[in-house]
Amino acid sequence: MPKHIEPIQSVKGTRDLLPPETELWQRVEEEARRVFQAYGFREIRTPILEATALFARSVGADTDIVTKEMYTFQDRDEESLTLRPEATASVVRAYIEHRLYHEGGLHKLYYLGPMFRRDRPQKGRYRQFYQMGAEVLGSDHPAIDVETIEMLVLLLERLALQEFTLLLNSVGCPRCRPEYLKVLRRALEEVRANLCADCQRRAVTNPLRVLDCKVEADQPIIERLPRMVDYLCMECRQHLEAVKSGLQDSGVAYQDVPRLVRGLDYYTRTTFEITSGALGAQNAILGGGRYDGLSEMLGGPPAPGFGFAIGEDRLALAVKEAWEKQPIEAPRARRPLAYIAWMGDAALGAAAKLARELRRQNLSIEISYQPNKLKRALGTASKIGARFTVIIGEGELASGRYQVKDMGTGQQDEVEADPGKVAAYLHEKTAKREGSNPATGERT
RNA sequence: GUGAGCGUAGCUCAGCUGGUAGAGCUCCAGACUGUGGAUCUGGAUGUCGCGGGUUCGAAUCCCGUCGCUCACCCCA
Repeated sequence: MPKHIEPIQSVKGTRDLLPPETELWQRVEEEARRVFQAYGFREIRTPILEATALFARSVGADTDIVTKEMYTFQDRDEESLTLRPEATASVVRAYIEHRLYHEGGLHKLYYLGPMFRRDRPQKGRYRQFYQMGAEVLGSDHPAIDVETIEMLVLLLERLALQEFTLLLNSVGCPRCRPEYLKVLRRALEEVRANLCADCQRRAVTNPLRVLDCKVEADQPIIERLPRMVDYLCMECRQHLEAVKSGLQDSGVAYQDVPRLVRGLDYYTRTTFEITSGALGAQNAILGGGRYDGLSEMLGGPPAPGFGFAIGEDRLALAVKEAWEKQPIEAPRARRPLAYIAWMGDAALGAAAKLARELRRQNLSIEISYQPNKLKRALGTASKIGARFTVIIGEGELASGRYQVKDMGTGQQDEVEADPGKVAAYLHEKTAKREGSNPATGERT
């Protein structure tokens, strides 16, 4: 016997998604793709590995993400590479690299995949986490902002998510923001002593963050601080108004949150976030905004953009909770349509053939791998959730008719021992039990 | 990076002030020789996270360490 061998675990902040969970994720992704496509987005796949400089230049050299959260390493040839902490930079990089702007018009791209940030893990936050996001490149029209947000609300509704809130703000542009920051710093100077310890620090390092503070005692002070909206330039103000009235027209409820701040430097004008009550401290399910200068920052032509990223881990968490509270069936483990039970070696050939033919019709079939007793086979069939059990034993081989048992009702019929006939029988029986569940797509 | 809580069977956990490890669920077998989910009966499984210390004796107390979780920070 070998000595005790220490098993290797998944690395901190990463995790395995196992079957019932992966089925939920598939449902979420399918719905997202459907909605994105309905709004004219097409998929882009960019590398997970990028040059480190890409993120330093886009996300911002002294943001938390870049200064302490990136997985960065030297490649063998000394080049510094980074596991992407977000994907907007990559999409814009690809947009520039492939000169997509030459095609003119709008580019609407969506993506989905893992991102990496070396944070301390907690509920809804992982070092490898997943985002589904989309970008609209090539227009600064407020209708883009409206339409994209509207799409997100539709997606959340499709997923039967309840209790989410859209938070909206404008962070201005390079023309008006510096002025506001000056005013904010000045105002903070005066009240700084009364703020919580964290905010006293933020007042210096990152004044916008003070606005986002959640400490109860600070709220009255924060309320009275100058607000970005009051310092927007004419263009930014008009843009914000247009977005708001557009949202109203499309029936999307939002909350003005003058203090909504986002952590990436490239945002301009519209910023938004959707939060869910179901999540704990990390309550932002998705966030995004406009980034009109990003293309230029990355060496491309002027190309205004708008985009968002959904935290898939968090969305899945919220969706799961929401479904538990509603009369919606969570997607079950995929259930086989039929279990084929055979008794006696002579029946194996017929059973294997039946399984093969049914599977060729994309029916989900399980078959026993040893000649069990019937009792045991039925036990297995009900355990794995098979809807039917096909019984093939000596009697069935002799008569040329299989027994097919409906595991729900217990009803049992004889069906001619021909794969086509069995398939037809199964189709007919399942067709009768219609009723499709909108949230799970599963027949009930 | 900081703080707190928690690591006991495959899962959920009990085991109080130290006396040599238990329940429920699951799993397996039988009652019931070709008809499942119920019930009953029986059975299996543990480096008590790891290392050290105190003690006649440690799952229990102390120290260290690793891991997980939640929160801060920040964000999805």
